Amino acid sequence: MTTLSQLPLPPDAGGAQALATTLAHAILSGKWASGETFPRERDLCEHFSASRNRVRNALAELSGSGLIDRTAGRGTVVRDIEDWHLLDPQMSEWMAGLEAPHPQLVREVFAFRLSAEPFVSELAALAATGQDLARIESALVGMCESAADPARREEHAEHDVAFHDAIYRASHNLVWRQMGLLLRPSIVALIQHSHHQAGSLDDSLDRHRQVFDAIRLRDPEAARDATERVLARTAADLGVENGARQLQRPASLPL
Amino acid sequence: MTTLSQLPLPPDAGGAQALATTLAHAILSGKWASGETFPRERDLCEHFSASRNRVRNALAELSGSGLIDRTAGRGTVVRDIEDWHLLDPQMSEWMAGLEAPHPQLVREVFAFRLSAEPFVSELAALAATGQDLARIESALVGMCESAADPARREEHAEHDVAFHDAIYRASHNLVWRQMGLLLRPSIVALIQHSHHQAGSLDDSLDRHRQVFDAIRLRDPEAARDATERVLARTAADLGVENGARQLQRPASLPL
DNA sequence: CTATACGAAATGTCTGACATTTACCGCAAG
DNA sequence: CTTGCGGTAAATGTCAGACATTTCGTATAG
Repeated sequence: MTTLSQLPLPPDAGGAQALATTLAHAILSGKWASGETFPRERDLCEHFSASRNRVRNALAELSGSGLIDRTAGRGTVVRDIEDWHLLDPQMSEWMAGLEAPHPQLVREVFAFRLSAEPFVSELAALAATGQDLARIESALVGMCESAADPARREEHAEHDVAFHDAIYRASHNLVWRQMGLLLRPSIVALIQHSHHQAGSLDDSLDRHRQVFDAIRLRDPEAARDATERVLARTAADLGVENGARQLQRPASLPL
Repeated sequence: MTTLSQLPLPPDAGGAQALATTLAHAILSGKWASGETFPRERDLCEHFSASRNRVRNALAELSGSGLIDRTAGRGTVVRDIEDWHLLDPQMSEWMAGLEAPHPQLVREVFAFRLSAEPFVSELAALAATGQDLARIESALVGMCESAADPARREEHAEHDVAFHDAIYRASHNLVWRQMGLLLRPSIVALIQHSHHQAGSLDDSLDRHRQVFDAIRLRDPEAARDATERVLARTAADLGVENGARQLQRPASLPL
């Protein structure tokens, strides 16, 4: 699979970050297998008609996200997917911008959400402030308003992301909060792949509202159950295997 | 708190990465408040007698981890702790290398472990392979062997990290697996701050062994309970407020 | 008092050269 | 035939200087 530098993508006019995005998308699309040697700086410079500086800065970003490993003398090799820094916000951005989402990554991220998000909702129900509730409600309203019009799917997706992210924020823990950034690629993939029949959408909105109500009423168990139902609906829309096994037993109350 | 460039740290002889570490430690130590302007490239070059290239590469790393925000014309400003990329492996490394751990971060990371790790153990009990079990057991043996000698505290800490990391890996989910990297700073802080009386250590080892046994026997509930007991012990050694309280009110900021 | 234009200051980019590390190949001794 | 040594090529890392671009403050004309 030694894809040559000609195949990947035509040149790019933006700054170093744009170049990094182009290269990252190529790697995430699986154009190079793990362990394979990446093109040399010189070739990249020529192919993209960019200065070595821009190329090096772009490669430094990829290296920082664990996509590649560079060592003087040996060259640049693509790292295994297990070494990628999935939690790097930059990575989430790249994944969300991908038109054909990486199937394994979507599965892994969704499996994570399936196991963790009900618990995050529990935390949110315990710790949410008035501001948090306002943020969640605002996102919910946005989802409802943009639900009817099929032309506003992207806007709907943004509100969907905002809804779940607001719940992560409401946990009032910096680590959980950071993880809210994982949502975007997962939800974007959902929007692009599901046909969102009207009935399914109404059902989804109703389940989201139940999550909000449970958090507002400070009922952790109800929040957990409602979140499980939202994710079950999402799993169905995504066509993912039913996560019943994973949903079966999230840790409920502390000792 | 506009700490001048002279105060922070004496020069550094290593590569760009070493310089980044020095600067990151300075920021993590709170030498600059959030929103404050960071020294200019020129000054850093002079102070560390480094080329602008090295300084720029180092600053690029800090920027990639969300510690600083650079914009042409305005300069470099330190970002708020809420914007730091806590899940970036680089960040964990920097935190672990800090001699005086950031108190809030230690609290937040531990609060996260307290809420998430019992659940991870459940997943591990369901998904662990023979290789996973071997890894966990190997770490456990290492902990026991290095427990007696107080001179091998660092080695003991490494085995401790390996033990918990192996459990995250055994969940067989890439996202959870990445999060195992958060353990190192937390455990290093534990080793440095607790006096580890002999009785406490024996108790800790026993609790770790119970976690291993539960996972080996594929008993999720037992694994969860045992992990909660390990973390309760850790909380006691760390001097953190009783874990139950944290589970109900994860972090700071009441309304 | 407002709006525009200029200029200082900071980061971003380009170019060319040199340093350092690594892998590969040939060669000679055992 | 194998082993050990050295040399060369290739790739990344670093340095140095100049220029481009963005931003903000300030002075000035209206």
